[in-house]
Amino acid sequence: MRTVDGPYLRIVEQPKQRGFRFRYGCEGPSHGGLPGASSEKNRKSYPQVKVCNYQGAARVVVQLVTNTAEPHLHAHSLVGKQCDKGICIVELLPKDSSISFPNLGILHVTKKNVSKVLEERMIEAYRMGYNYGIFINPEIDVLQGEVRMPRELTGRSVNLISSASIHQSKEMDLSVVRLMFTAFLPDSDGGFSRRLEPVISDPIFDSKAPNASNLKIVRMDRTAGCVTGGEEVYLLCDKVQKGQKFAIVFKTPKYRDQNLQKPISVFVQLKRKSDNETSEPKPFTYHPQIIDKEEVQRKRQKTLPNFQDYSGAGGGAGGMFRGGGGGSFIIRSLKFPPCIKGHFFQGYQTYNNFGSGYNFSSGVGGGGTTIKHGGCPRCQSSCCHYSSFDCTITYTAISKLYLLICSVLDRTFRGLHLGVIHSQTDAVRNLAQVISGLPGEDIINMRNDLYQTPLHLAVLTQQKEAVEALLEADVDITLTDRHGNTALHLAAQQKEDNMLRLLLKYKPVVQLTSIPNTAGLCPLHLAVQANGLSCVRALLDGGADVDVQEITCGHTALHLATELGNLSLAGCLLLEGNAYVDSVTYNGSTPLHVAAGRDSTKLCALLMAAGADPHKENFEPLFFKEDELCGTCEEEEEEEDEGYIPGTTPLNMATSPEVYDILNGEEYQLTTTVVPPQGDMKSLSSDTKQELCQALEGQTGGWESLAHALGLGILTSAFRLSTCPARKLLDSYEVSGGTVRELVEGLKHVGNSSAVSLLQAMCKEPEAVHTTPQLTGNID
DNA sequence: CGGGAATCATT
DNA sequence: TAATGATTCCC
Repeated sequence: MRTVDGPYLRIVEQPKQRGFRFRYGCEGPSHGGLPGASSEKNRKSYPQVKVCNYQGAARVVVQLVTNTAEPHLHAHSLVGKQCDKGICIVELLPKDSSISFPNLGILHVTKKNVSKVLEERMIEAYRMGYNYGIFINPEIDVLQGEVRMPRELTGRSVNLISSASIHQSKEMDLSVVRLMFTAFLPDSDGGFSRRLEPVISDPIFDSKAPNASNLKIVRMDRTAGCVTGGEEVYLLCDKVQKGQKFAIVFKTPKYRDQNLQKPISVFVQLKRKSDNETSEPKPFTYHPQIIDKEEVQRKRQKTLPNFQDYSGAGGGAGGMFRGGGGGSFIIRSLKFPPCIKGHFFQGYQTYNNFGSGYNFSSGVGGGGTTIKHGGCPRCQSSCCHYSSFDCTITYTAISKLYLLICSVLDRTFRGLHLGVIHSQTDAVRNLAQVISGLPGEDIINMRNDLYQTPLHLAVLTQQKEAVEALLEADVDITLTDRHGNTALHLAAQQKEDNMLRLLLKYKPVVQLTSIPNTAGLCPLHLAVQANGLSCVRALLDGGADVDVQEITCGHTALHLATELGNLSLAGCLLLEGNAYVDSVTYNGSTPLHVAAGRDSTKLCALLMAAGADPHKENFEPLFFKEDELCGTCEEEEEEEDEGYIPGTTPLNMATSPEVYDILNGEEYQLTTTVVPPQGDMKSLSSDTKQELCQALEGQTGGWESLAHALGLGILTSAFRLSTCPARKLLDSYEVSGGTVRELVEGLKHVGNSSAVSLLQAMCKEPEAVHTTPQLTGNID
């Protein structure tokens, strides 16, 4: 097409396609220029074109054209600095090869003026020779020789153009335009008459147009439900343009197969009736109906013919759902109150807040919600794989076994005595294996009304054998309860790490460590939130990704630990888990931002020691564009470039001088040692300390426990590297201002009686010595 | 800039 | 006519 060596025009930066509002004339000028596609809050950019294979002056004309296969002139106007008569003309300086357009506004023509304005636009384009490449009228279109002087219009041309404008205005979509750039190079006379091939940008959609919004489901309060339907789901929806969010509440429809045996994945998506625009689908899981005890009991009595009822082949109760996501549901929606606009909602609390604070009565919803059946639904013939003879036998067997397992686990969960259970765990193991070998049914994965599987219950009730039995029986470890928790999530929240380690021994479980529950939290996050150091360790040992982000804000475990002010967890994540110290959340914040923000000297020191960057900018602008703040600032046409607005660094966030100093690289140790330690550890002789060390080394796990008891747990890993960890511990404790009295308490706590008596014996003496005050009176 | 009231148009 | 949606204008 284009010769390689000739000059040509190329779009270097496209305009941003969405989020920009076309303005009416009555709204006045100065509403900000059309941004470039890669423009961001802190770093603005604008549409830009480049004249390639050319150096020298040029003139670039920008016009608005329609978003149709054959471009027409658009009736909207380009307005702004170098704009006139609806088009923009700029001169490219010889020193530049590209040119950007920082100040393009799009003026929305009113409906009744469309044809009038369009006609003016066409006439002007024709006069100036700017009608190349756009379709007006065949007879007009052929006349597009290079123009040195404005063309005169014949009466006939005027008529043709007039009728073309009337015709075209009828079809014109006023909610979308494209930019057409045409470059003109100077001819020998210096006139810009050498026209290059025009280029047309991507379409730009008016953000104010009713259907401009991208439909998007930002979050749903639940991602699973029962096949029977009728459960409320709250959707948080985004209208892609900044911040505006809607909540939609709907009830799940019945799944078409009420006899579903295994959970099935479907999709939820928003669908706008007017233009069939749809959002990205979000997964949703339908769980089988939970058959309650009486039901099971009743069915157990029945014989063969009813088995089909149970397994899904027969036309039992429920009746088939029409399928295809039929119904239009009742959609109630509301706009969020302005006070919370622009923020992400964290956790359920907020949901509850607005849920109870506002009533969802306004029937605003212009959209509909569709449940799309995704994936391959299980065929209805799940029981035709084995003969009816087998059915008779297995059915009874299954029922019995299932009841037993359920009752064992269920009763346990309701607080029945563990002793009773333990005697049955072998039975459970056997049963689990037997059952898993049975064809057709999936009983060991069956859920109760909280969507808990036997595995969930076994973990919750901390039954080691039951967990092992279930794992050996190859249960589905991926199944989630109604909060999206797998058994691993539940284990991660426990005080002890034994369930967790048990689960993690099974390789396939490890991949669950990166799965978020419905609150967006992975097991590691849950462990941190539960202040479960041992669980954190277990997860790290088990191969969990230490830097995994939670879904809502992109926090890592280190962010969360910092946010909670939990020094030992943060230390563990850094030292043992080798966590990336400068991981960033969705808004670009590092753990050090968090620590500085909460004014925590210790955490700042820890993070700095781990190499955190105190100058890292997040995406929160450090300041906003100066309004009337500084009268001294001369406003010399700084429209040209909005300038770079920096993000906020941890240093910016420091409020106390201590934190500020630490972030500036001052040794934390220094500041603490400059202040003389309050403690009296110095009063202990080196011999005493030596004996103390021995007493500690003698006790297995002694110094580690003591370290935790003294609040120095965070340093255990560091101590461990030393040849004499106990000694290191005591030194650190002394430096940090520890007292003998608290040391004794700590030793008592860890049950090291020999060390305790050792110290209590020594403590007497120094006190006696100190009772004689020295008077060096030198009073004048 | 973005929210929203007012007004116009359509069903 | 009332209800709903689109357009325009205002702050």
